[in-house]
Parts: sequence; C-alpha cells; structure tokens
Amino acid sequence: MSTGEPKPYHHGELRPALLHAASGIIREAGIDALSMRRLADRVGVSRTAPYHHFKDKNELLCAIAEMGFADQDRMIGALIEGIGTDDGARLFENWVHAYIRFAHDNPETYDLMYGKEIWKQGEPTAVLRQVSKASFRLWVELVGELQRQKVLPASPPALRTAQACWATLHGLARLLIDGVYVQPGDLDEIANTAVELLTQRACGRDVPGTSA
Amino acid sequence: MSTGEPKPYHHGELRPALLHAASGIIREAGIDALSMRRLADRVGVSRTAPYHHFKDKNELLCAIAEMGFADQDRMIGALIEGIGTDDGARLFENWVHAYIRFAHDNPETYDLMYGKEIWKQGEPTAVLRQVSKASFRLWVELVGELQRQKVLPASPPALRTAQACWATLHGLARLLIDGVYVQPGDLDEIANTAVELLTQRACGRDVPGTSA
DNA sequence: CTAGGTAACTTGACGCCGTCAAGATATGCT
DNA sequence: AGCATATCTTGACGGCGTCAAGTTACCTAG
Repeated sequence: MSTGEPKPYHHGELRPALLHAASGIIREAGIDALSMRRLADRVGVSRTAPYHHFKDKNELLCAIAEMGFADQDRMIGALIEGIGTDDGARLFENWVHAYIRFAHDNPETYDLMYGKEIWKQGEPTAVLRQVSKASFRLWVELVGELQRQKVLPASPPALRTAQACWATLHGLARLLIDGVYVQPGDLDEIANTAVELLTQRACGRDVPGTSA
Repeated sequence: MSTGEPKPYHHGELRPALLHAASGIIREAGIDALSMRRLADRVGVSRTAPYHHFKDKNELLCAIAEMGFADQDRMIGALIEGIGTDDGARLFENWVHAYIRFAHDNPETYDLMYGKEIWKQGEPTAVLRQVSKASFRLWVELVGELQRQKVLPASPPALRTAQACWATLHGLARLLIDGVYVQPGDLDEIANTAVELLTQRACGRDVPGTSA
C-alpha cells in the first residue's frame, strides 16, 4: 500500500484526489468554475483542507498545467514514434495539426499552460518552469532537424526560428481557444496555410523529389 | 453644451468618467485591479452607479476594448499615411513591429481586445463585434495589397493568408504579454525572424529592386 | 505502551467581489 | 405644476481566496 511517497492519512489521497477533481471541474464547467471551495466540496473535505497540499490556488493551477505538459509531451512523443523523423515535411505538418488539436481538445488546460494567469499574474512553480522549458527544448530540437532537412529555412538559428514558428502555432491555438475571428471549422485550412507559409512551399521552391 | 448624446445629469459625465478612470486603473495596476466597486469609488459614486451606464462588468470591458481598437486603428492609419502603400515590404515590416509595440505598450487592453475574457467567457457587445470586424477587414485588405506586390505569396486567398499571418502576429504579441518563453529584449529579433519567414526572404527570392 | 509532536483537517472570520432590489432624488416634458 | 423617467444610493446576498485558531489522527521516542 505504501508507495514511499508521503501520503495524507486522514483522507488517504487528498492531493491526487484534488488534482483529479480539479481536472473534472475544468473539463465539465471550465476554468472559471474552479474555486478552492468548490473543489474541496467536490472531494468532500472542508474549504481549507486543500491548503495543506497547495500553498495557494496558483500552486494548484501550476500542478494542473504540469499535467497538461505531460499530456502534450506524451502526444508529441507518440507522433514522432508513429511517423519517424525521416520525412520532415510530413512530420511538421502532422505536428502542427496535432498541436492545434491538443489545444482544441484541452482549451482550459492549454490556457493554463501558456496563459497569463500563471506566467504573468502569478508565479510559475519551479517545477512548472522546468517542465515547460524541457517541452520547448524538444521543439527547438525538432526545428533544428527540420532546418537540416531544409523543410524550414536554415538562416536564423534554430532557437529563433523555433520561437517564431511556435508563435504562429500558439497564435492559431489562441484564436481557436479564445474564439476570435476564426471558426473551428476553418482552422484546419488555416493551419495548412500557416504550414505552407512557414515551409515556403508557396514560394516557387521545388519540392524535394520533383527537381531534375 | 448638449451634444445630442444622452448624458447623465447627476454626475454630469459619468459614463466617460468611468471609462477614463477604468483606463487609469488598468494602466496603473493591471486589469485584475479593476473592479466595479473600486471603479465607482475612484469616480466618487456609489457601488452600483456604474450599472446605470453598463449592464454589467462585461459591457464595461467591451467598451474599453472598443477604445483599444480605435487606438490601434489610429496607429495603423498613421503608419500607412507615413509610409504609403508603394513599398509593401517596408510597410509590412513596420506594420509587424508597430503591432507588437502596441501590444507591448497596452498589454491589458490588448488582452481585452483579443482575449477570452470577452470573446469566450462573456459575450462581446454588438458594437465591439462590429468594430473588431472592421479592424480585421482593414488587415485583410492590406494583405491583399501585399499579395499583389508579391511580398506575400498569392496562392491562398487574402482571407486565409491574412488569418495565418495575423495568427503569427497574435502569437508573438501573446508571448510577449503573457511572459511565456520570450523575453521582451528578444522580441524585435523574433519579429524580424517572423517577417522573414512569412515574406519568404529567406527562400532565395530576389528582393524587389535588386533584379534586372 | 504511553507521551509528545506533528501533519492533516475543520470551523470561524475578514475583506474582497458582482449584482439585484428597493428607495431617494433630480431632471425634462406635458 | 405634476408626472414619468433617468440617475444615483443604501442594503443585502452569495461567492471568492485565505488567514488564525482549534481539533483529530497518526508516527515516533522513551
């Protein structure tokens, strides 16, 4: 029974129970419906019980965001495993769509992961900072590979190119999530346009394999 | 004295006074510091007085966002007037930097203009919808001109290209505002990278004026 | 096996928040 | 002058995050 980790004994598993319940509330009713009091109620403990496992609400949100990064990394990992890194163009295109789909499927979590609520308004946890940095490093590495395969231009270094490309993805994701200008139905097409713009296929460059 | 518009007589100019005070609070202390009660206090009226000029807080925020769009349009207008539409490449580059700078200088307003608080969580006012749509249409028209000048690829129609390009701008702005990954100092460079990516200058195309 | 310490949890309270209901007040129109 | 109406006020409700002080259950040292 004892897994070595420190566990609450009164409730038994309050911390994980809180995280699970919080995810449920967010999924069902949105991030605005998540309050410490409601959460405690849902789990069946008193209003302030959660404060023994999370210093404040910000820490709880950070923990949820962490789980989001874990999910995202898992998804991206599965993508790479399924496609491989040989066909960079295909990988990039799939990456973009997968990224957008993740944001679409987990809008509230995505907002926590990359939104101001944690990053500007409150302080991100040290753990969260680390997790998100690791996630971004993965992205930079992929961009480097794409540059080597000439899917992306080689001229600005990988970091800059990764930042710029990711800004595009992030922008698309936010448009979708925040419901600004773009309807969900258009998004796949817009994502394709973005891919074309970024990979310069619309530029008149020869697609590899078609040149003499 | 009477301008034809309906004016409050007790306070005299409550509505504009509220908007002005709200802008002040946002500028000085951030959007989170803006509450209806505090706002009323600042103007010197009772807690519920603002509710006679704005149905609820959402409507107040929409009105502030409207002012933001007006500011942005004014800025863009000045840009076009200063540069003209002949040198599309230069206009595009300046547009991008101006857009980012606007977001940087008015982060809270930008967030209201394009954030979920109004667009998803609450309902945007009919007026706000109209204003923002007009603003976006301006952008689509500019993109069309840039396509004609071959600064941007002609293949996806203006609307799609505009959406995709704007997503990039929006993504950059959000990274800056939300404080994710990007430091303010790097932003100009990243913006340049984005411009290069989108305008395909890194692609080997001749820059207009250098070809025979 | 018991005593003490500590971690987990509860109850109560404080000061915020948005906003509704009901009353007071001043204004413009007939 | 009198009435309708727009403007503003006071009071109240339920919700929020979280601090302080108390209670309970467990763990460990003697």
